[in-house]
Amino acid sequence: MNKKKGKYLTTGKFAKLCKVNKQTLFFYDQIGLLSPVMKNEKGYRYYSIRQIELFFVIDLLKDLGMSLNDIQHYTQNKSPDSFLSLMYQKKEEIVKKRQEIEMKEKMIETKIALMEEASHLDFHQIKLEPLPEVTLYLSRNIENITDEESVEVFSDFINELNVLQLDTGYPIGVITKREHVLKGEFTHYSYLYIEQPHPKEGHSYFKSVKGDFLSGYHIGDEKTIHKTYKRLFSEMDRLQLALGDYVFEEYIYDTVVMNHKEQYVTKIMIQVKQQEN
Amino acid sequence: MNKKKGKYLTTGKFAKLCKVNKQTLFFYDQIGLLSPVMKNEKGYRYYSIRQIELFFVIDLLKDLGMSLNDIQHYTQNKSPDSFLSLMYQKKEEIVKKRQEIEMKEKMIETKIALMEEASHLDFHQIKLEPLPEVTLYLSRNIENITDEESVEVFSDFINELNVLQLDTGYPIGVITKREHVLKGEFTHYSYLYIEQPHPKEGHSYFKSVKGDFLSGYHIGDEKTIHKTYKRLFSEMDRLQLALGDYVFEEYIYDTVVMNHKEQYVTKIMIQVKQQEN
DNA sequence: CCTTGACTATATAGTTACTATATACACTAG
DNA sequence: CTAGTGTATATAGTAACTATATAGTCAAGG
Repeated sequence: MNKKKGKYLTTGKFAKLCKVNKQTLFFYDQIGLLSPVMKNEKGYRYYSIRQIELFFVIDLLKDLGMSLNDIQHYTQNKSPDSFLSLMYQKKEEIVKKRQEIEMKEKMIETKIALMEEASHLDFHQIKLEPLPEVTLYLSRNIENITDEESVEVFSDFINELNVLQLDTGYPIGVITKREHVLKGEFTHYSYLYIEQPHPKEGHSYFKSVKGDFLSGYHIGDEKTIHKTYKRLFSEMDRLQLALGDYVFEEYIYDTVVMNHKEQYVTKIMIQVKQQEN
Repeated sequence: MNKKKGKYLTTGKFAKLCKVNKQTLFFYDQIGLLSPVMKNEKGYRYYSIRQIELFFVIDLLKDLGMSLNDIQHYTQNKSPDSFLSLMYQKKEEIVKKRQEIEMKEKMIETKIALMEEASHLDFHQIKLEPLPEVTLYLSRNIENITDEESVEVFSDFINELNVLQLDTGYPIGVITKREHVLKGEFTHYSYLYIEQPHPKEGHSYFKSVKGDFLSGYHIGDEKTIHKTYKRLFSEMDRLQLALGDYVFEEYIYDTVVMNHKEQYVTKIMIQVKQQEN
């Protein structure tokens, strides 16, 4: 609401009020998006203080990802009704946007938690620990598929996580079944999985795991992972433990934080039970 | 987590997985942001499926407003520690971003509510209504100031709203005191204000208003607002009402939804009391 | 009255992060 | 062996600014 008639701002002052570069206002004038209410004979621009409201709306719309071109379509065709329907549309969009940002916030929190945890680990230590029940979202079975297909499964899995909003920031892990591990086929995986700390209702394919696990860390390329498996197996022997149903593998440090494969760290969790003698 | 050795994706497939244009990956390779793990003798690019994780992080950072250049500084200097501190920094930024988006969501809701309300109004009707207590955030006093200064006050007010996050989407209104109204100086305003539906603690300058108001709508430029005041005054007479302490003016339709001043609509709310006879 | 410094203007070029287009080579399926 | 799809590079175009260069305007002080 303006007081007194004839209170106008120069481009510089209006730019300061809008918190934008003066050039931006020239630009907006040029494209006819937001022109000053008057120009004097010298070409000096004068903005009415009320125009700030329109600028704010333009800025809001821009912020919500609307192109200047589309915004212009509105400003050249203003009306309470079109504004209202625009707001309804943007309301929907901003809700979606908020949800996305909330998801990303949680992802960042998860990554922080995982990295903090990792930084306190001794990767040479092998530990026997009871793991609590966690919910996993599984891919379809990937035993006995070609390389071609496995890429497809991975892609599909990523897409599912995306669509179902299940990407929690946790690493994508792999599950190997007892039978394959026994044969020494440590990389003959059966499923991909991702942990779901807050599982949503209405999804199938979830699998909960609980029990005793012997966990150790493999440093380096996947190709040499059998060595770490060997170390873990001898530790199992020492502790008189037998192999359980599943083995889980997760990346602790991967291409996101390391430059070379030799620096990657994989956590191996072997489900174990007491040896029957 | 990859299964089987040597599972690589062509640029096209990797682009599909990343949900970006193939050209974007060429571009990222060119600037050295994200290069395929190998290139064959024909120049064909092959991405490892694991690289998707790095792409996702890049995409996340980009989404949080980080420039490719800055992201590159990270990717060329990866380490668990630098990733962790990056995530801590981004966590702060995303919280801020979420709060901003929440504020904007509320603003949009308010604008929708205001527009919906306005669309059901009869602008020719004058109504006597008791108004409930509302909290207003006031500007400093603007009686007897020059045009220059008034622009400054308005700017400062806008800035305060911004800094204190008090821009609720409600219109900025003006308050006129009884004494000036009595003298016929309808545009001799005393304060700017904005309604605060959810007042925050710890701010001074708030003023609550409650009482009976005679409200009507002025259609057109501010210059002719005295005509509407006349109409309102004669209605006051008819109803045997006397002028109270304050008059409030708010824009219902302004430059945001209308193209011409003649179409603007201003709501005038005159505080009234029973005439003493 | 004149100069200085801060403002205004236009015009043009540069920036970022793509995106599209043109041209040529490679690979695969019938 | 050819058609169709894929890959590559190079170049130009795009959106929304942003910076730079040049020139005119204006108000305040000596």
